[in-house]
Amino acid sequence: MSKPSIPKGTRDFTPTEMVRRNYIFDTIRSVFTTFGYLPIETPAMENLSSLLGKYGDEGDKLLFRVLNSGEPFASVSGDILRPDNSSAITSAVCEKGLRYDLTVPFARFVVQHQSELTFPFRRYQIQPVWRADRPQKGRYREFYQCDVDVIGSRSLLNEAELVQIVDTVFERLNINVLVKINNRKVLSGIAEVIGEADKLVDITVAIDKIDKIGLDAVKAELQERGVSPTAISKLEPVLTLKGTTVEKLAVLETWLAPSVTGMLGVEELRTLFGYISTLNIKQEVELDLSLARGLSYYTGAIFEVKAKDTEIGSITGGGRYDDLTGIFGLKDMSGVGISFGADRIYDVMTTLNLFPKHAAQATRLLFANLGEQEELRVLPIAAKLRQQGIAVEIYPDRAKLKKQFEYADKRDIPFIAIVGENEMSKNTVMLKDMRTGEQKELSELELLNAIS
RNA sequence: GUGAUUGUAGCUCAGUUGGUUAGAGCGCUAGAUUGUGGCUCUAGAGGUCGGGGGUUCGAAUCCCCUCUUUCACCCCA
Repeated sequence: MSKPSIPKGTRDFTPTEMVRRNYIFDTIRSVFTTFGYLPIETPAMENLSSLLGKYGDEGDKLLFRVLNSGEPFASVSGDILRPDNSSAITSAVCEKGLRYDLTVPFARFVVQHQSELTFPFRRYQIQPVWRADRPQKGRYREFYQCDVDVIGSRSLLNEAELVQIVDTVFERLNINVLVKINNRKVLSGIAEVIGEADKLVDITVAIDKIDKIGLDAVKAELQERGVSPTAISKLEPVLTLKGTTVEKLAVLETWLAPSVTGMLGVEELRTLFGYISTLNIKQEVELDLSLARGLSYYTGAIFEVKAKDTEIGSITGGGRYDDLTGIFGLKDMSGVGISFGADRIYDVMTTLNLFPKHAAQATRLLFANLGEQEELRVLPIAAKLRQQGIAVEIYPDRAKLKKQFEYADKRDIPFIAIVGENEMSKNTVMLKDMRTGEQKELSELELLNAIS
């Protein structure tokens, strides 16, 4: 087929979709603003050296690489150019890549602009990111993230604030969510206590799936990943830990006593949940010890938010990272942040039918076009209405009225105004309400009142 | 990256064991209605059946390759 197309995993957005997407972005942005966060933007492309190694081996594979401009192959020696040598070739001819998330570019930004920034630095950033993943349900190759981060503060008040932001955003969007919280230090502690500290990543990846595949499958996977049977049986009581957050923390406190890191994590969680209890949070918030999250840079609290009334996966996630800027040369800069996945939020709202009905409606009044004289008469009236803040269009062509009415109908424009010979001679406007079909002849002044 | 799956008119889809000119509904255009939409009626336009190659007297239909869609795994928003 020779029809035009767009790359796999990317999408066009129609006006109807954009109005809805903007509704989501505007809601999120306005909440960020009330907490004092300020906007920044970073380029779509980063140097690959800033990106590689930050997201694990899997992440590196998912980076879109940008071919060097000019003569990218000119300086590549012939013996590198073998089919089995693609990684050496790409590193020789690509020095830029598309951003994979907003957190790493933010870390780079903070390091580069440290002298101009006031810490603790609070910023938000709403921009697209790209991942060369195979697209599937709720997964795109180009999608927007809405990030809020504070950097330069270790206070757990920041974590509490993020929970508050999540709560407010989803309350305004009318989505019921479950906010899951865990702590990487607790996970490290668990790995330590069961004697598998070096298997931390394997353990977290496996137990993260417990909701999906069940306890037995997780145990099998742990064994496959080389965790000893005694460690697995030691781990089991933690995986099946039930009760309130306070009860879970109490059990963990004794269980994790041998691990300094683990105890630190428990203490952090206790403080955080203490803050949360004072905040009148409306959404459900729970301590979920199986929550792990793949991104390797998290070191403290981790968050994940799921919509309760549909299965779309995680729609928001984040956590604390103690040393993200370290790789870029700035030590001791702890930060916390979360990222709202606007595209998945859109999908949730679509499946649950949560968008306001007439969000797409914009133009309020259409002036029909009946001819040259009429155009001249209508132009200043339209200008005055626009000055009053009313969205007005003039039909640009002298088409048949039938066609102009059909246009108004399809665009869902509630009023149409007709100025022809009759109206011109009487200095009036014929106004028709497209919903009721009623039609009235009005003066210019009456017109403004009738439609506003 | 692994394993499946989809592709026929603008859209949603029919198309019988390979057999003449590939159909429907909706939408679109024009008219019935030369200053009036939503309803109705009439007429019309629109497809090298995703692309390439092959088998066959003959392919939308069978085979191969490729692209695309959707889904699961991996991973994640």
